[in-house]
Amino acid sequence: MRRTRFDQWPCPIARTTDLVGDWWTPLVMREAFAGRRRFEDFQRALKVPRAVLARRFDRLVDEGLLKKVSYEDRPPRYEYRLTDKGKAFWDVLAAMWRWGSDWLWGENGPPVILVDNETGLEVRPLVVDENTGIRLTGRRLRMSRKPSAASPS
Amino acid sequence: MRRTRFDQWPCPIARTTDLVGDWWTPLVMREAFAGRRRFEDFQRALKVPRAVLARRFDRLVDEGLLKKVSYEDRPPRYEYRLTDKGKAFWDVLAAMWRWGSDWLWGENGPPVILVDNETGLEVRPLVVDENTGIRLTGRRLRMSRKPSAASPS
DNA sequence: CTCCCTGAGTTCATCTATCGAACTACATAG
DNA sequence: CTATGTAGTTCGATAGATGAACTCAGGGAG
Repeated sequence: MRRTRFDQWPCPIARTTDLVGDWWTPLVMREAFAGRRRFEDFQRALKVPRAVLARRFDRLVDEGLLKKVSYEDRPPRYEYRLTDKGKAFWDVLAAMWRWGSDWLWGENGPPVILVDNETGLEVRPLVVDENTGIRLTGRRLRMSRKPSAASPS
Repeated sequence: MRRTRFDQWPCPIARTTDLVGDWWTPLVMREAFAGRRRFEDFQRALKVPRAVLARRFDRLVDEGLLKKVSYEDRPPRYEYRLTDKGKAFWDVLAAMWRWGSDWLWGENGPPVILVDNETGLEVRPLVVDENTGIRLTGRRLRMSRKPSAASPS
């Protein structure tokens, strides 16, 4: 009676759910973006159970969001760094940030904001359509089978 | 020894994680956007254990993403509809969709695309900064305490 | 009236995942 | 020899997920 896996379902949301549905995983990624690299850094920052953290690292390395990099030979020690795939995952965290900011606080919103290190300005993530630049509206969209380019009529 | 809760942490990502970290929850929301409303519709579409589905509905109603609407008096029956807060959650699913499409398939990408019902065109969700319209880059951003407007110097 | 069906759950036994705390392994510092 | 730092693993207890069966209400067929 294993927890149902979604990682082979034919839907990108389902497969991503399989990852972010692991408790702590988005927070581990958040800390990676905050510049943390070592086991103890993550553990102290989040106070996540060490056994869980070890399992999350294993999976995230396995899935290719993090890579294990040796930083010392004796004793052998490794740190965890974002891969391109991991860096791209920022968009998911940003969308979560925005929705959480907008809907999970009363009154004045959350006590924290996102700031661009270069400009010093606040950043507000927004999800748009790449082609039109227009904000998305969920109920106007539907999931559709991709027109197979491989079948000439 | 309850699973650690994140819903009171002072970070929007943490609070959102507390929701999407419940197994099945993003899929339940996906089905809601696909137009499903009734218990049995969700259950048949996802093959989610009924006990889990009931608990997810309870929580999503509780958190205000869905509302329970009576559609029949005898016997009393209810359906579940998206609230504004629930509709806004689409952005998170869209970001998950995009990342999953880009990174969780080999070769030709997933067998499904997102289509706009009005225009019939494919939609590709993208996360940008609301002010500049520019794509985000995670490691350039940092989380910062909000400058409190309430303390005049 | 009795049997069967639908819809929306609840109950149950089993198994898995997470929890906190303690423990291990390896190396260096004093 | 003991203490400290880093990266884990092990362990017993408990919360959460699973599939199947069961409940409860009303409707329709015979």
